[in-house]
Amino acid sequence: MSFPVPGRKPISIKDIARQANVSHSTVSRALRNSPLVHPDTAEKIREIATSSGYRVSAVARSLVSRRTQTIGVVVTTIADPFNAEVVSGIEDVANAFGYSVFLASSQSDPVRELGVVHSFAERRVDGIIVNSSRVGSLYQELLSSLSIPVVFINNHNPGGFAYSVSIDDVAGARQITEHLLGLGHTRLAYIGDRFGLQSNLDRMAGFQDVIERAPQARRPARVVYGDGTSAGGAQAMGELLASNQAPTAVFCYNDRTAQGALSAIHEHGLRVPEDISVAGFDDLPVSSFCHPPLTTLRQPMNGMGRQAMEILEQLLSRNPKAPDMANKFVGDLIIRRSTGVPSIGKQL
Amino acid sequence: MSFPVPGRKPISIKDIARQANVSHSTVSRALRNSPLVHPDTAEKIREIATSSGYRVSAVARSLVSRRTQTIGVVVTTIADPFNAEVVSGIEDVANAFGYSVFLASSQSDPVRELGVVHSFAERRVDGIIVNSSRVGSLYQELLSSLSIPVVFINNHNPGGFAYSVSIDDVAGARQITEHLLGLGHTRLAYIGDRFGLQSNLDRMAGFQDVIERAPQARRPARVVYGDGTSAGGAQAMGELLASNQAPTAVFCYNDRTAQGALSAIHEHGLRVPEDISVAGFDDLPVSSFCHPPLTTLRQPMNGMGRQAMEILEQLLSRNPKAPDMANKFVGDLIIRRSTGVPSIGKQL
DNA sequence: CTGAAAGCGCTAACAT
DNA sequence: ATGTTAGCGCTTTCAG
Repeated sequence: MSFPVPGRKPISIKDIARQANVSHSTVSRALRNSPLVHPDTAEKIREIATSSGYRVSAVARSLVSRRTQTIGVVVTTIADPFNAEVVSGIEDVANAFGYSVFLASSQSDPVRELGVVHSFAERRVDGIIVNSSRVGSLYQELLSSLSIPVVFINNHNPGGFAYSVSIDDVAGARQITEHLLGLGHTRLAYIGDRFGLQSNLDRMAGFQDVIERAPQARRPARVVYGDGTSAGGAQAMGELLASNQAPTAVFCYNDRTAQGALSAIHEHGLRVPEDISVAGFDDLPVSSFCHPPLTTLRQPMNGMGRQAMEILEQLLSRNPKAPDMANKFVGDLIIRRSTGVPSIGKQL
Repeated sequence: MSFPVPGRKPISIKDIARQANVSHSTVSRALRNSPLVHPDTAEKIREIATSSGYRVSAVARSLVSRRTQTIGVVVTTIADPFNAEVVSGIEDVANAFGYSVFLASSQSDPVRELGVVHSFAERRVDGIIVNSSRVGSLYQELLSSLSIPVVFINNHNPGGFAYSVSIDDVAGARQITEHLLGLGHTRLAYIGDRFGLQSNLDRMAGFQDVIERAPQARRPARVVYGDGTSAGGAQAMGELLASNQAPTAVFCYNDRTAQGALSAIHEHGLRVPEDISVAGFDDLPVSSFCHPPLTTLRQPMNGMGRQAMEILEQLLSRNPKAPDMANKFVGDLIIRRSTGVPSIGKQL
């Protein structure tokens, strides 16, 4: 069978040099289009290189240049569509700038997260982007000791060391909550994420803050917790539904949670938004195809990934333009049909 | 500001050797726990290494070992939840085996796909996994010329060169179609993917085949095309709905398409499954939270990713156990509530 | 047990 | 315009 042998030694510039009767440095020059080599020899060399299927060794090159043209991206899990969108944005501009990206999941396990960062350090990545880390501050220290530029996405960094791009969670939650209040709801609830993420804290804070100032709102507003997935959202919604004073409007930590809530409400035989309004956060691609289409706060996920990579690229360029440390996006309120005025019957 | 300087030179075994008053080769040995070094010196060396934050340079090591402990993964886009799940499985076992993964998206652009493969080759990845390529056979040639082991996922390879893991699309489509027929439907339709993927061809073939043998089924069955996304599915479903002889059951190329179809049906004021039954293919995590929960054919996405990486690892090990070339999974029919018996009114 | 020396494939002076 | 030499940080003989 003609399967390629893994260990087969790739051809090197020396091999080409021999064939072309020149020194290996001339080959090196020719292959990088240096003007210092005679057009004819250059052509000859390139020809041999092409026909022999030569490919520079990025590893050898990196050893001398001290640059790998490589970045590391840490996510909790790529199976979360939010992270996937962000990574997609990162990858896009990384590719445009000639960087390759290492992807590693932490599975929200601090040990594993430290592990992948160490592995990135050994691989001498030029930069690191950490997305939605659930790991705390001890880790922050490690990162800053690495002397590798790091950009955080949606991750509060108490240290104030690194660069970050994030969404304004508080403002976003306010917008959603005001929208709900504006519709006439008075019994609101929040379904959070139980892992104590800063983003959850902030969204809840925005929610509570608006509730505090609304005389008509029932206080304290109910708060229950999911785990950021649809299953968690469904289960949390179940708790809300089981109480005798169920809310008429629910704001969910994210769209996945909201989808679970939607599902639980339907299973319970109630309608959205007639019986209960539901709002999410993120605006995942799938959210406009929910039933009913989900009202949510759109985060520019792709754009945030892109910006993070652009910052990194700046940091890595010969003369960095000193990007802003904290880059905060404000999301857009997307009103669809999962939120509506509370029905009279329910309200009384 | 104390931001780490990108260019700062990492410390090397030579630095440690100097501090420990030994040669750099002794340091190299000690750090890899060679028994050839005296416990005391070894301890001393490790101490210095730890306290100084030393990290081996994987690039220098790779240069001599001719192994990068790195694999490259090509996907069309990571924003497709199917790919994300697969990559998640790959990453998981890669991590367990000590490999890092490069992720690159082709955006279904052949030129870009060739580009990322070349970049993988230059980076001297030990192996490559190609997921759901939309690129044809010319590319097949490139890959086999690379002398790097390649494993394909859900990608027919006419050449028969490389290893592959895939789902049995034909059998899966048959199961879905038989389920629909068994419910009593006679007017079925298929919403395909217009990009001519082999998987689309196979699913359609399985569908058609079952229809052919069913005397009660209306023939030919309607076939319209989406693009594999929910938006495409919604649009294609719209076409079906516009005709005066709309089907009572629709089988969709994948779950994303099915979600779009669901949405279009609801927009049209019809109910699922009372008016129209809808079935998908994949069983994405979100599919059980659709309204109604989606009947579909479950692919072990994560498992397929895992298996692909396991095969690669075998191929890369010192004494490969010669894995099977073609590894075909058969999916599970997951019956939820988006399919049901056709209503009498509609049937007449 | 430890050190000296060679070499992995490339780039970058430094000569010529 | 080209060749020679050195060196990137590590592993690996080969001597002691």
